[in-house]
Amino acid sequence: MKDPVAAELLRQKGVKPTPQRVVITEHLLNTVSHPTADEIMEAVSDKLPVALSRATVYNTLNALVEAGVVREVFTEPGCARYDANTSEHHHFVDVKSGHIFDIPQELVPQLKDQLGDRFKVHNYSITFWGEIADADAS
Amino acid sequence: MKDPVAAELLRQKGVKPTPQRVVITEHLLNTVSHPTADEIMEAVSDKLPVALSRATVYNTLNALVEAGVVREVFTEPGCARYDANTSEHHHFVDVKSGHIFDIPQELVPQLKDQLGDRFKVHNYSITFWGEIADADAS
DNA sequence: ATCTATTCTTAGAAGTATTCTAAAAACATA
DNA sequence: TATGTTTTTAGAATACTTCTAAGAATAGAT
Ligand SMILES: [Mn+2]
Ligand SMILES: [Mn+2]
Ligand SMILES: [Zn+2]
Ligand SMILES: [Zn+2]
Repeated sequence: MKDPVAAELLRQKGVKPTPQRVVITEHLLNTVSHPTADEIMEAVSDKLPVALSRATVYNTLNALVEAGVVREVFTEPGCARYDANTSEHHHFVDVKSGHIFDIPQELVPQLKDQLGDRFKVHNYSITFWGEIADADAS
Repeated sequence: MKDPVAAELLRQKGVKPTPQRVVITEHLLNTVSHPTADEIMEAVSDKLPVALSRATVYNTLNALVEAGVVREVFTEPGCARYDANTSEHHHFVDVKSGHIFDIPQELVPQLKDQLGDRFKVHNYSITFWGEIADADAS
């Protein structure tokens, strides 16, 4: 099934929907796994008739972040992960499996105004590490 | 002034206080700036009679983290920062200057039990980005 | 349909942070 | 002192990301 939603989303956000960008965006829209650039490259390259370059993957991801189509998530040093869930939310890392779960903003108290008037908070992110009770949630 | 406190701390934590380790620990105890490995190397290498190797800096920092002498802090992709403040606390990054401030645990609500019983939280970290009111706080 | 300017993609090189390797030095113990 | 263990060292290797320079695709103007 072809999926016009990715191309449409890109257009809305002012990003020209090239095949490479569409296919990467599609992949992120259809996963909850917070993949790295490498994982995205791996997953996506055979959906294009031409060779896909590392540079294009990184260029595209940077463009998507810039345009607000996806979020960059940092749960570990060394590499960024990407997330098509752009709502305000936080992350839980299962230390056993490495799986990353979304924690909606509503589950944690609003922290913007906790710090007093010395610190003007633009945004913040919370990363939780721990174990998840029933492990069958990928 | 020589400072026996670093060596003593290392001994307490079960790390043999070699000159390299002492000098790196001393530097971290005497700064609030959350330096990177590179910045530590730069700051410390002329306090030793011998050449200091990158590998030793990284080995030492890993050993110190392992032993609980310092904390690793991730506020940006690409490189780790180090912090001799091992109390539970969080971080505020001034987006103008890049300076990183400690936010004591008491300033934010306890989040360990917010997530329901599905997620067993071992620990968590909050990073705030924003601007600081009076900028003269280094 | 061509021409032209701009944007996008490509392969590979370069850059940056960190770890690995193998050998030398320092240290501890007998 | 002899011996084994730990630590440090310089440089190579690795991992992730960005840069470079050239070609391909695209869009607009003629
Ligand atoms: Mn997410
Ligand atoms: Mn700190
Ligand atoms: Zn997310
Ligand atoms: Zn800190």
